[in-house]
Amino acid sequence: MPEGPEVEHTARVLARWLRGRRVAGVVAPPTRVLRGTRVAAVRRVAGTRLAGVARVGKFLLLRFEGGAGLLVHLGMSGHFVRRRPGEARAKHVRLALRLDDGSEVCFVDPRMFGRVAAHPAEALAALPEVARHGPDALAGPLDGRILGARVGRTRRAIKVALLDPAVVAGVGNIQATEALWRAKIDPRRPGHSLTAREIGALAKALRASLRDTLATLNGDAMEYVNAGGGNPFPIYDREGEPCPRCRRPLARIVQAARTTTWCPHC
DNA sequence: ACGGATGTTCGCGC
DNA sequence: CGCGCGAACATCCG
Repeated sequence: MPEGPEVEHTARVLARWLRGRRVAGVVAPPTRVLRGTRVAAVRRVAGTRLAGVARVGKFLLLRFEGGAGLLVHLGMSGHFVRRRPGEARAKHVRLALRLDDGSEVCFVDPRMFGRVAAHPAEALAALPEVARHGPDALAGPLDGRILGARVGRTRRAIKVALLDPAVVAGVGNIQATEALWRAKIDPRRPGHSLTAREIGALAKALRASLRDTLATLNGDAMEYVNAGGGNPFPIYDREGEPCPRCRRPLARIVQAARTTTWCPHC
């Protein structure tokens, strides 16, 4: 589910849920989501309050007063839900933070591609998988110059390069697909073949697409609140439908084992 | 029943 | 070294 906008939304929701509350207890069943992290290390946030939530790319950095910290990645199917007293617990809960008001903040992840790791709060940002990230397309001032330095010399297809978190952070398959369409760039073109003008347009399109998606996320659930419901994206997963710009049918190709929807005409 | 799915990392081979 | 590719992870959904 989640790319940069969804993770950003999750960070804001978590901050709201946890603000002013103390973590009374922690339940962390030993699952693959914990990978090398020991349950005892995760439990160190018990008894403390949230000091802050940050996002780097698709990672969430949770810092707690007292110096404990959690690194969370939502993977493909991870999301947070809140359980109030008396409500049934969701399925596939991989981490539950019981708060001092009796509610529970649960990390649910059926597929377990997600991750929860415990590290000292001040060490989170320096973890290799976090520090490795390129400029954040949602938070940072991404422009053509910055993006060009990242993709201007690669021989990889521009679509594939955009999916690399070390190139730009927070961009996944949907956002890369949408941004390339907005910028009218053929997703198969090698990065080095793009002109400065095109890279500038692509940077702008990335920011606009991420921002638009974030704007459709409202409330506690990670659901898109868009007119008409359904697929909120202009291009993604719309093979065969008319291009919103030129009305010719959208096509679908596979690059690096990921689906790209695009408009061959535009 | 089958195929595909919004993420990341790793190993292999060229 | 760069890069494309497939696998791995485990489950749900149409």
